[in-house]
Amino acid sequence: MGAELDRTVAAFRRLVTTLNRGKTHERLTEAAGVRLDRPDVQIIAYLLDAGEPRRVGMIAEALQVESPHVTRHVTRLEERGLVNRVRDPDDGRAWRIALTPEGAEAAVRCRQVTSDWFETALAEWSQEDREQLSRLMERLAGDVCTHLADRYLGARPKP
Amino acid sequence: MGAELDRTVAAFRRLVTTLNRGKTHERLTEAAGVRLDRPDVQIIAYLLDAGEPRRVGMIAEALQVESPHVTRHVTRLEERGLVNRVRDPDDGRAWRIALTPEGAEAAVRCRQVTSDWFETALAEWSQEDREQLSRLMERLAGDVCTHLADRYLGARPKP
DNA sequence: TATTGTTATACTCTATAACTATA
DNA sequence: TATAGTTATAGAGTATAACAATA
Repeated sequence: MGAELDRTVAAFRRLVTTLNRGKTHERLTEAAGVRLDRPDVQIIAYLLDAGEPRRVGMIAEALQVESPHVTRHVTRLEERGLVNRVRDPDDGRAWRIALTPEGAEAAVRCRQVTSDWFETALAEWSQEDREQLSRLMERLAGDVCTHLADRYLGARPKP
Repeated sequence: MGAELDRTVAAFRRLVTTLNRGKTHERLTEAAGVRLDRPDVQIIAYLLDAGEPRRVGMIAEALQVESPHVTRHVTRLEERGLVNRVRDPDDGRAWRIALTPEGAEAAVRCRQVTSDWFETALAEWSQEDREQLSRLMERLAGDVCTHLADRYLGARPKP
């Protein structure tokens, strides 16, 4: 499947390169009318998707970063009134991080901008192609992430 | 096209999150048997794709970073014998950065690892789905990058 | 004077280690 | 003693500004 695979990977790399640059994030936040750095946006977007408060450890795991990183950004987000920390009723060591109404609004606006970018890009596509893309992209994400996880576990088994 | 678009974006984000983490890069370089940081790999991979020496400015533009960033990594890659700097015959201010045989070999090995990851992930896919993915991903990369570029130029026209 | 690239510097993102408090 | 989170620190990644040399 050589050449075809190369083209897939190359196209994917192009997308990632563009979407990951600082300039792109600047434009995202400008369009969304928020002043947040990239980790901030990732955290509130995750909380919005989750639909309910989440613990620091869960956020870190979902974003695949270490917890001190989440702690720092949550602290700032709380100072700015975008999230609340509430003691976890089931475990006194833990906190639940909840979006405030302002935080949810900011998250919605950021997500909307990304959606708009994709929607504009896909505007000329046939309905069938859009459906195929959605199906294949989901399958790809699932399969790639699973295989990477397998190899990781295989290479360094937990004691 | 709401829900379907959301699923596409969410799947894409999942992929990017996983593939962008430091751990993933560690595994890439370990599997490839090289000791290079992420910008190093991006640069030699780009030179391999280009198939011929490229100027610092062109590398920076392609990777969408600023040139001092490229300069620093090229300097290190040259010290380690993976690239050469040769004066541009057409422009005495410029250099052409060329892969050495060792550099090309390292680039090939890195790219192979990524290809293997995708190939493993796609192993169970039908030939038709793989072809569709390749086609749609290329189109998506083209359209998203184009639209982002348009908006950028629209927002800040060159004087 | 404009452009190619470099040097110097600083900021953002993320990880590791050491610590506190609860379980 | 193990776990959830925090504080402190350090390293990777990247940008901006000031500069050199050539066009």
